[in-house]
Formats: sequence, C-alpha cells, structure tokens
Amino acid sequence: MIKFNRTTEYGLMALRHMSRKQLMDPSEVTSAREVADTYGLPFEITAKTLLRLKDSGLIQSAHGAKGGYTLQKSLEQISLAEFLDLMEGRQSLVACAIDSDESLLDCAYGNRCEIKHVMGRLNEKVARFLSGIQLSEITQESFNKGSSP
Amino acid sequence: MIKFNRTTEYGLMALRHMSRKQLMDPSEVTSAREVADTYGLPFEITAKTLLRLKDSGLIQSAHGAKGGYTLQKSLEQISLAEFLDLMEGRQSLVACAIDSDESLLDCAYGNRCEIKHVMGRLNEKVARFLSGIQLSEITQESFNKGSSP
DNA sequence: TGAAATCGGACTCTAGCTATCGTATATCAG
DNA sequence: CTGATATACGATAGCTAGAGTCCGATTTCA
Ligand code: FES
Ligand code: FES
Repeated sequence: MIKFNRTTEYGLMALRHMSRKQLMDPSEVTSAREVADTYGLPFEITAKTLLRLKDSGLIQSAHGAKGGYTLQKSLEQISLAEFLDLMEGRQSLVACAIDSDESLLDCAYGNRCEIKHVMGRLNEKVARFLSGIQLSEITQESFNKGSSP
Repeated sequence: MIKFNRTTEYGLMALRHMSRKQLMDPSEVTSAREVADTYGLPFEITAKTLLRLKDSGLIQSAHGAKGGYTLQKSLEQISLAEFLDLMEGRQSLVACAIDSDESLLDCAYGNRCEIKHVMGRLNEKVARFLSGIQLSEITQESFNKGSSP
C-alpha cells in the first residue's frame, strides 16, 4: 500500500544527521562516507542519495578533500509530499490517474474503468495528507504522537 | 510512495460493480467472467481476486452454473486500511516498523537507525488516515471532493 | 603528488507483481 | 446422464522496479 523505498529512508537519516550537526555549528559539512559509516549504510547508495538531494536543492555540495554537504533549505519548509516526489518521483494510487487530465496514458483500462475519477480524488486527498507533514517532524525527535485514536 | 497494485484495483472495480447491481435486486449474483468481460480485465486474475474477497469474508460464493458472488458485508463497514491489508498484506512505511514492537525483524539497520521510532508514529498516522476512508466512498460515485485545500 | 571528496554511468541480482495455463470440483438445464 | 458454466487451486513463466555493486572521472586540500 504505502511504503518508502530505501533511498528515501537513507535520505531522511542523512538529513536528520546533518540537521543535528549544524544545530551547533552551521558551517559543519557532512560527507557521504561519514553518513554511511555512522549508520552502516552502503556507501555508493548513500553518495547517490546525497547527490540527489543536492540536485533537488535541499543541500549544498563542496568538492574536494574537506568537502561535503551542508543543509540549504530549512526542513520546516519542505513537506513529506515534496520530498517523496523528489526521491521516488511523482506517484499515483493507480497507474492512470496521476493528474485528472493526463489520465489514459499508461492504463489499458482507462476507458472502461469506472473508478478512475474517484481514484483521482482519493489521490488528491492522499497528497493533501502528505503535504501536511513537515520534514522537520520526521528528522527531529518529538513527532506528534497523539491525535485522535 | 503509495500505490495500489492491480488486484486491489480489480477488487474495487468488482465491488463497485456488484454493489450497483445489487442495489436494485439484492439477490443478483456476479461471476468472475462477467466482471472480466465488462471491464476488459484478465479473467484468471479477476477470478483469483474474487476468490480472495470471498476468503476474506467480503463476498459470498455459489458454485456451479448460475453461481457466482454476492456482497456479504456492507461497504460502509470496511475501511480502506482493512481492504489494503486484505489485498496486499499489512505493509509499513519502512521495513522494520510494522508494529512498534516487532521492529528489528527484517531491517539490517534497526539498531543504528535513529528515525525508526518516528517512522513508527508516522506509520500509525497513515494507518489512521486510511482507516478514516470507507470503501463505499470509493465504490460509489460522489467521493468527498472538497475538504481543506 | 596523493588522499579524500563529489560526480556519473553501467551493470548484476533479486523479489514481487502480473499474467497464463492446466485441472479438479460443484451445480444447473436439457 | 451429459454438457455448459461456475468456483477453487496450484504451478509456472515474464517482467519490472528496487537495491546494491563496480569502475572511472573530476575537484580540492594538505
Ligand atoms: S484507474 Fe486505471 S484502470 Fe481504473
Ligand atoms: S526504520 Fe529501518 S533502518 Fe530506519
């Protein structure tokens, strides 16, 4: 149903790591090697993940020895929806209802399926839900525990 | 991020079909062949899907010619969370946080990962969100369009 | 000059989703 | 009784995306 892929989680772990480090000294840089070694992650994938975060504008990079990454955007300004878009690409509940318009693209049953429109609206509902979650809620401890159980 | 698999959508299409049919005459039965032919779905998978719905107690089966399936449970009593559990198995945002307890099972980074607890709470939040959606909202037209944008 | 870092591509391996085939069993109509 | 139409069930193949690995190029600091 709903599941993060590995790179998404690696990215969250890295962002949390950098966020905590830069709380004290904002000039501190973090290398992919450091993140991988700290948490036991595969180095190459960690490097690719950080590169992706950099290409997305979330972090900054510095080449060469003593180089590494630093946070560029405040994690309060990024929603989980945006982050998932960046890491895993825009997804949809069903293949043919990413947007209400470009629907029939890769769905063979688009013309006969009667639940497409409903799926589109449900999709928007999910997107709103994910947009309401700040990345800082995840990378910091103290994630809102009790709501209405 | 979040995506239904095919059998889940086939199941929803079938439930909607049966629901509409039985609105007028509750004694009407629906065969897998009928569903598959109506919507152009592969027959074998449709049959397997309906069988799964029957094993889950959502629908009833009648063997032999003139046999088929009939709705057993009211679709208002089933949440999207339950349905996804039935169709795709209990899933989690991350591999190691299905429940707050049995966490470290199949996650290699469980001991070092610092976002596991947060992921667990986020997972519960998603579950509450999906539990708040009735299956009838999907199988009927008129899915709640505007909430808080 | 070498070590450490970002950058980039190509490749394998695997698990899970999707689909198909074949077969057994049950029921109704004639 | 027989054939048509159902459900029920298992085995299997193809495919795709995810995850991980390997190799190389470039940049920068000491
Ligand atoms: S939304 Fe694609 S077949 Fe229904
Ligand atoms: S929750 Fe599994 S590694 Fe973080």
